[in-house]
Amino acid sequence: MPSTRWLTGPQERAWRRYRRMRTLLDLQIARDLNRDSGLSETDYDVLSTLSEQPGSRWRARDLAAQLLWSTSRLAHHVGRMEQRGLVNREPTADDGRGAIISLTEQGRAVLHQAAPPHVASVRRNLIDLLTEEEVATLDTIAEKVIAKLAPSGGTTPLDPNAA
Amino acid sequence: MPSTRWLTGPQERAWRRYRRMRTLLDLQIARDLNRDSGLSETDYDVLSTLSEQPGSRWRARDLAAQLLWSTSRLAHHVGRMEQRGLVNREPTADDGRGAIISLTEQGRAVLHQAAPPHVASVRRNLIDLLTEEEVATLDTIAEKVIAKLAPSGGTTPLDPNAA
DNA sequence: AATGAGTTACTGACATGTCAGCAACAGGCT
DNA sequence: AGCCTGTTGCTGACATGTCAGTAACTCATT
Repeated sequence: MPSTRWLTGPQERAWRRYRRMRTLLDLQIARDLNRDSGLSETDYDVLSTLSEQPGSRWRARDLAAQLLWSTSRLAHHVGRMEQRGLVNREPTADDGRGAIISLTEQGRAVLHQAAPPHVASVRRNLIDLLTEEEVATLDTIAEKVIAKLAPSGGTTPLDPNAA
Repeated sequence: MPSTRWLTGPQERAWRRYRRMRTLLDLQIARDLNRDSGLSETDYDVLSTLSEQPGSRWRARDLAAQLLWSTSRLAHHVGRMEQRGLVNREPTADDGRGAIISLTEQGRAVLHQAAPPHVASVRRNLIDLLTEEEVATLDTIAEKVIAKLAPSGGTTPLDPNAA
């Protein structure tokens, strides 16, 4: 066993700062979103992902995969959002196991009302603080990490029940 | 009301990738840590923060502030860690309200055993994927965001019960 | 058609976070 | 001493995530 390669000073500083940024940024954006629209970040993710598909209709399985959620998490969360009238659930026509999640009219309206202040919050708390180069580097960094970790890369099942 | 300044293509891509990186990176590092040491990231944060203070003794209030946690969250989590024998709780001598959190021998041992594989995981999943410049830019980005959002900056109480 | 392995979604039990409320205390003031 | 305001930490109720288990279904093969 080789001796541990500890982080160098700059590496340790970057790692700590990254973690602190994550905590503060998530919190602030979630608070802004909730204050402006009464939505959680997860609610917003569901609504905006749904709206990106023609007809705003997704097979539950695909929606879970897109969100990097387990199907269990999706079932719980969609159940709550259905109670609030934001989304709709119905069985699939062709596959008896399936479920189709779709936006309700109200869900669409809430999303349209939520988007502008949410984008403003993302700008205010992150994007507009950075130079163009910094945004590009952030993208590069994230791309590298995702390339290593993305489920398409193989051995990282997000769903405990998945094959 | 001015029309919404939507994100540009590169900005939107960076924001989405950042969010996906966050999800995947957190998950992977948390899984590695749990597999290697039976700790959660929050457990590790508590233990490592405690160990950074001479005597590994912290006033609860200060520990919560350092971790950016509410005092309520700290009370719950420390209660659980106390049950597991990782930390110790005792009243303060001078201030009858206070509580002192300290590392137990076992807590110190668990931390020392957990640190090397955790650092390796951080390297494997983030640091070693990046160039030196990218690490430096990540640090700069995080620094800017923190400067804007840090509680020291004023109006962001993390504890709902704080003044 | 019948079997059996894999897929899909839901559910219940549990872990962990949030907030509101509370009890005990500190410290300045009268 | 007595009072008042603010601080500190704990608790209970609740929201949201995890995992294991299950029911219903699909599809290839027999």
